[in-house]
Amino acid sequence: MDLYEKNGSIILKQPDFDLDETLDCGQAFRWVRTADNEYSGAFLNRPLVIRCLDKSDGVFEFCGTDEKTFLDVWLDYFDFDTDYSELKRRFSDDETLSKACAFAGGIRILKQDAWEALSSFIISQNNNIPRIKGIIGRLCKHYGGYPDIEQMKDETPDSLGFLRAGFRAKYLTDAVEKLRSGEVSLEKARTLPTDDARAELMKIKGVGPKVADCAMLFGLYRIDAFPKDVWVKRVMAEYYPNGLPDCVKGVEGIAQQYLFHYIRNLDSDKR
DNA sequence: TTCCAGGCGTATC
DNA sequence: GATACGCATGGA
Repeated sequence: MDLYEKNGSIILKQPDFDLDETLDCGQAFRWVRTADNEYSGAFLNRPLVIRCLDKSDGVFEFCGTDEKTFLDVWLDYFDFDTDYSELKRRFSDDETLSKACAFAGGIRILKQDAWEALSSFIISQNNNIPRIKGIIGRLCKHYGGYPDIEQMKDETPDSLGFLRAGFRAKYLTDAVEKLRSGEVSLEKARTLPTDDARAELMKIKGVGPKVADCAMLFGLYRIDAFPKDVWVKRVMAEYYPNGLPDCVKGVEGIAQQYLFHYIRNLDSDKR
């Protein structure tokens, strides 16, 4: 790992990483672009400002972080243990994926908190990304950070009205109830076979196959999960009518994120 | 005004 | 199991 500590920050060299492509590609909704080449965000309410110092060489500054915190927290969160160059070489066997990787080779999968990912993607359904960010922003502002299920235990669909989440509010309270009671377990879903894990999450109202797959991919790092949203369905219909190529076997979720970002920006500008 | 957004629950066949 | 429709909200 090519990193060192400087003035109370960590400097890391990592060519397979781009801030816009990773932090603003629709997998996480709490990172805010605070300047050119700078984002502010948090993981488990531990704040971080991250800055790109040299875009062509891929040099990044993790502000206000010591080496221990970086190795304990951020290394894992940004999936720096995984060799994305190797993954992209694998994907280059496939023409469409090859183009997608060339288009945005700095995408990485963020290992988010399981509850944050699950609840974020409950909110995401039949919704657009700017509005998803708005709802989650109001949630975090209200609680002074992303709330855990205990903090939300007394919420009702009505009390969550301030979110302006519409029909999704009742899904959030159902998730809080079932996770608190143990009727649904994120820890179980972490280790269950993929199909069983999906079924476990789908016991929650408002969690269907797509939201479950997103929660597994982004919250449980189940990278074999392949969420099929409207955009990915378009990719499948247009480029993969006979299914995914063999080169993505076992890492379908990572391929999914390259494809999602590619097709979304191919059609039109970001929304 | 109408349509759509990182879908899903429900009714109906 | 497949298909049709409604759903809260807000931007285009």
